[in-house]
Amino acid sequence: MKADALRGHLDPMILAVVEHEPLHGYAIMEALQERSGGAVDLPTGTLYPALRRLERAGYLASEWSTVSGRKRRTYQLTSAGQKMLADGRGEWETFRTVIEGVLRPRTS
Amino acid sequence: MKADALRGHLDPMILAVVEHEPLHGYAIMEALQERSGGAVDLPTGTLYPALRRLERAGYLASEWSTVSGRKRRTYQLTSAGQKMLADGRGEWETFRTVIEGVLRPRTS
DNA sequence: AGTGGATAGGTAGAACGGCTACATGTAGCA
DNA sequence: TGCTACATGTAGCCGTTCTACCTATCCACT
Repeated sequence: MKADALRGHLDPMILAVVEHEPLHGYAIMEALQERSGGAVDLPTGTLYPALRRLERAGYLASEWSTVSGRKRRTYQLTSAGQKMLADGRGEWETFRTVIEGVLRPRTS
Repeated sequence: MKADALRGHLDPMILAVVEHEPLHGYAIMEALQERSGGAVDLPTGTLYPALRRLERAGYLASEWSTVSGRKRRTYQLTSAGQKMLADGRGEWETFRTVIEGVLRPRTS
């Protein structure tokens, strides 16, 4: 599945995977793959800019570390990010209801 | 709700409202509003180009008519459009499952 | 020792599609 | 006469994701 289809929903998805544990970019990519059963396979050119955007917006905070020679930038949810995530979940419910109301086949 | 969030889902929604009866652009706009409980309020600058795009792609066919002095371009679903709509409904189910799998809060 | 794949982070520039803002015109009502 | 609803459309902007590319380390296999 193209992340293009996720447009507007990618942000809360990213926030959701770092909700309980801080993760670095690559791990976020893998977590998304795993949670989606392989359907979400973000190119790095999508994920990394998105993470920076979310950090600039104040929803994520990052920290550099080096693990066995590899640089890692680990992201964690800020309190603003938690709020954003909660909002995102609510908006998803609305969105889903709206789409299904329109898409549902009418026998009449 | 911004149509921006609908990105990638707008096409099947438009096809869905003309599934059983051909409608002209303005009526499609109103039908979307009604079916979505007012949430979907497409600006004309979104709808009309989308209709032309769908026609170019072969999913809709249009016909001019004049009703009480007003020009109307009435769109109806082609057989390719019917298939596209069916596909779109299937993709929506996949999409929904994927998003919810990622967004769902984890207690662990 | 060398190669290739997985891990890890990143950028530049293009494409896409929905956006705002504008343009045009008719019908009906106050 | 002017306002609102009806009706169709275009131009150009903007944000997000895209493809394609770059760097670098670690590990397994040859």
